Amino acid sequence: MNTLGYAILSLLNQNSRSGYDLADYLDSIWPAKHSQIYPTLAKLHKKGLLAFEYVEQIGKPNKKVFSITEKGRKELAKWVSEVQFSSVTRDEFLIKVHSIGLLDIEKAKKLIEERIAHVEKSIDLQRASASIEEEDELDRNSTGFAKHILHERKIRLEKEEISWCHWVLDLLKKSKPKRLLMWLIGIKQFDLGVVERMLF
Amino acid sequence: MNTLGYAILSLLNQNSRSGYDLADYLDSIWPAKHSQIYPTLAKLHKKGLLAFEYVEQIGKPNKKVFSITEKGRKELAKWVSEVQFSSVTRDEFLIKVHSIGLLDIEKAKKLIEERIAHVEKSIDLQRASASIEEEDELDRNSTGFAKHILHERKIRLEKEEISWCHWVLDLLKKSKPKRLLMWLIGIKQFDLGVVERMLF
DNA sequence: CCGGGCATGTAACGGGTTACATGATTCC
DNA sequence: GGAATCATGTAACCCGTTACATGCCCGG
Repeated sequence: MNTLGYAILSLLNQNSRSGYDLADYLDSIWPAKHSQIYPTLAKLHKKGLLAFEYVEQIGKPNKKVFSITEKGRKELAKWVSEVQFSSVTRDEFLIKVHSIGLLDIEKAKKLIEERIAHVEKSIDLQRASASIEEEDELDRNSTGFAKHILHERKIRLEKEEISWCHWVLDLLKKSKPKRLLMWLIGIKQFDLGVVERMLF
Repeated sequence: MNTLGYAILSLLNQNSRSGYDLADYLDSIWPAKHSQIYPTLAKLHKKGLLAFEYVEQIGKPNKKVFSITEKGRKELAKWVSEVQFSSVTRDEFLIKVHSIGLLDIEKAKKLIEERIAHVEKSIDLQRASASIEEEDELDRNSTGFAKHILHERKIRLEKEEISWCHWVLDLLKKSKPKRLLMWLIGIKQFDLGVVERMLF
């Protein structure tokens, strides 16, 4: 069984859902597209780990709503209690930061500033979906608990990333006067206009 | 050109290295195995983005040391200044946290504590490799600058993750007395030994 | 009337992992 | 003597993305 299978079981353990719905919820724990979700659901169903029923809708296409079976819950519980977890992050931004020296200061700043905008957008999106959950009312076994702590994790990491971005922007600003100094030493005679442009 | 190609160019832009060495350095920006690195190097070489020379070693197998070409540097610079970056994280831990309700308190704690151990190990490993880099001496264009800020980013995020883990452990401890209370209400008569075990 | 959302799927392709192959040296 | 590190590569396979296919409803 592959990891996506467990991610799906994990979501269906909280709530019965259609394959179409799963895609949205999966984003927070194990992103996947429909084209991967549907075949995986079929495979899990064949193994008896989940059941489904057709639900008719008005004004919308009918859907197949999947629920986890007792067998599925056991399989999931077994996997969750196993130790060990693999984790991979692949972020093009890191490569660009690694080569930030190739950019002039304006472009370097832009790179970081766009990252800030990007992460802030993600925080806003999450706030919208998280809504009202009352934190201290949540028991560990309630369905809301896990969502709540995962949400908190994401927000914390994203805020830390933003704070790091500002730290980098500060370093970039500091490096400016230093360059100016080097340049002054090099030429000895200078033009005030050029100096101003390098400082601001 | 795929992203791994740019990651490799980015590393070779700082330092000429063999394919074998690249694997270690790639981990921090775009993890890849040898089996993927060697064919990619060949492809980049065919495009004229990098050159190589054979270096004989004593007591070790000979190696092919790759360096970036002027064409490669231009190609990389172009890509780095393009906006937009895709980023994916797939972490089995998140799925397990999502299903934390299936675990009893001991196992739930163990899950989080093992995460702490895992992240702390990673921090230690990094400290070892980062060594002495004097932070305020680094100019933006120096090769050390990018490494330095990427290192700082990783450390910050990992520390934040650990602090989140402790926050979760606290919540788990708090939820214990609540469960005890529910249980007491349920049975009305109780055994002090059981109460103690649930509290500590 | 056309684009987007809802809904379910299949097919082709590319990226990434695991396994295989080889071979020298060093350390336990 | 066997495992671990250095070193380069190929082949098979699995996972994930993009594109294709279909169809109905709704809002601009």
